[in-house]
Amino acid sequence: MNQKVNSQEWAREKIRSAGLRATPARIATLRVLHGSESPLTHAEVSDELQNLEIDKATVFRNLTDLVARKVLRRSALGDNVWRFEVIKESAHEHDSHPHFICIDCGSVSCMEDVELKQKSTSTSPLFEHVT
Amino acid sequence: MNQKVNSQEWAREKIRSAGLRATPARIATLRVLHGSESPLTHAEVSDELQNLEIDKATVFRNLTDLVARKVLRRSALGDNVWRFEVIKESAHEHDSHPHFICIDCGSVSCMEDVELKQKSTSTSPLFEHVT
DNA sequence: TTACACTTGCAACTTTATTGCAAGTGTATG
DNA sequence: CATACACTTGCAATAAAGTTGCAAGTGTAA
Repeated sequence: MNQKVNSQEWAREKIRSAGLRATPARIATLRVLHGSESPLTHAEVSDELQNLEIDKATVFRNLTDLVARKVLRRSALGDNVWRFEVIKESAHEHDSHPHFICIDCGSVSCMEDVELKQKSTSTSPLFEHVT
Repeated sequence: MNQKVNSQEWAREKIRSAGLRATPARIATLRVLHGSESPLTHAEVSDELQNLEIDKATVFRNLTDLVARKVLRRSALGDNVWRFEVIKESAHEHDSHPHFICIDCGSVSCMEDVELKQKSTSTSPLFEHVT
């Protein structure tokens, strides 16, 4: 119960300090993602929220809004479905990390301790295309 | 013209040796991708083929079939649209390489000379999830 | 307590991708 | 080179992910 209140308050504060109104739909959405170990799709978030009867368009818009305000990160993991996760405000300067998705069951894992190494010495304009 | 015949024959041979029938739709599809410097979406391939009046479902199925037979590779580049490219049978053992997509214009580039370095020494089951 | 900009629910719509089925066509075989 | 038949195709319907317009509802600054 205390845990629940903390989560609720944490979410409210997070949303408000991002410059958004702390509506029940937003708080619930953020709490779901905060309680998840891995990124969730819009559909998965909606499922968790089904008992609250929040419209899918609302969930989509809130996820998008929270991404725009840097509360969430939206990732494409190779199966052409967006996944969302809370951006950690950890000691690491950049929280960005690779994700792995099981080609059998679809489960997603985060891999924090990996680096992408650039071996090429090219100065080609390709680099301007990095997202 | 000679070039055209070569491309035609190359495509036919490629398809046949993959165990598929060399139909006009497949030959045309493979030639489009063979002539492209970067991976193309299904829509882009279809556009190139519009004067041949090949149904989009046929293009989808042929792209999928050619991927299954390892003639093409299907990649997800972060904008949730599949892209297809011919798998090169080059000296490099694995032809897999990163792609960059311009967040402004959507153009895609291939970056062949890059490696993904694994820094972690973890033996966690996460590795079983690598696609 | 209130006004009003911000949110939501609903429904319609777009895009990407998939599937069933009858008609059509490569190609191995004779 | 004629033919049968499994493989392909075209068409249309369908699914899933994501977007948008608008009227009604609500959080919050004052």
